[in-house]
Amino acid sequence: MSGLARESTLELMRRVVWGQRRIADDWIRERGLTHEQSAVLAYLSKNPEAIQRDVARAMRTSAPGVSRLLAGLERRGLVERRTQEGDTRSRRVRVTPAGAELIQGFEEAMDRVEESILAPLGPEGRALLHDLLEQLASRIEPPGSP
Amino acid sequence: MSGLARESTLELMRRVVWGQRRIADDWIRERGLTHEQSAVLAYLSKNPEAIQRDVARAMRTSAPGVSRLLAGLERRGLVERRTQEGDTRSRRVRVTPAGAELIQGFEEAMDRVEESILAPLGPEGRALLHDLLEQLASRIEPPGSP
DNA sequence: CGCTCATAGTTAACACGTTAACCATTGCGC
DNA sequence: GCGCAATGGTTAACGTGTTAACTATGAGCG
Repeated sequence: MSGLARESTLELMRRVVWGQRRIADDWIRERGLTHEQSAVLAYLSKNPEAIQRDVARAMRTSAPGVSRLLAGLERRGLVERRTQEGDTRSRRVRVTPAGAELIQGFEEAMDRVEESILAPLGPEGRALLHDLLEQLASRIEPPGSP
Repeated sequence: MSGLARESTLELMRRVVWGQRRIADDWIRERGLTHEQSAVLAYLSKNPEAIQRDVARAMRTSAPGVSRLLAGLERRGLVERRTQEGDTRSRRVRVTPAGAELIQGFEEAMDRVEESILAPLGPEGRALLHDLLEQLASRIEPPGSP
């Protein structure tokens, strides 16, 4: 049946993003993590001196979400939170060795997922797509607005 | 500061999709709905004879999610569910007049959101983007797989 | 008829996103 | 020193996504 209406550009985009999550699931679920936990763990691995506020900003999510998510990761011994000397309000978050080992290879796995998604496109198609998306994304959340 | 690493194509795509949700929020929140409720309500308006399984498939989500979501909409009097004559297992879902009135103009509002997101691109850029995305999306969830 | 499998829906458990409300600390102005 | 806004974090409430387990009905076949 060909009754499917033409999908809008953003519908297509949502489909692709959704499909990416599905594929990435394989790697993530093997480790008993969720998408968000993986992303936060990966971020913390690259930003060892982050406080929770930084995580929230980087993940474009809310402070309460980060609070709970990190509590879960701490419960499993994957991160440590310790209040800072100078400012007792903020808490520095550090990935434990167990957490670092678990998230090992995350970036590479995500690169492979991206590669598998972009597979249908040639090099010029990919460059074109990247450029077009950059034009759209630059309008979202103006880069210089903290 | 220019310390931002080049974002991957799919990161950009996630940003755009996320931005779209944020913009659409204006319209949706005014009506006390969530994104999912709006989408389901709009779908049901166009597919009056749907059963819950259809909704789950169309929304690419799970049956339990639909069950709970529709229970919420029913509690608010926006939809009605009634078991079918022939097959007592399934329940037909119908939008009530109140629901229909509430979701009135959803499609148009979403079109405006899409327009505002795609604004930076000219007609040829949009066509190009749509074509590239179609190539990617066609590989996600092969169209003919039930 | 009765066994079995497939289908439709529900509930429960867990994790997450959001907002709202709250506490503690810090820093600034007077 | 004191008041007070700003900052960092937490908890609670609601809705949603996921999987797993369960009920109930329908359909096929011996």
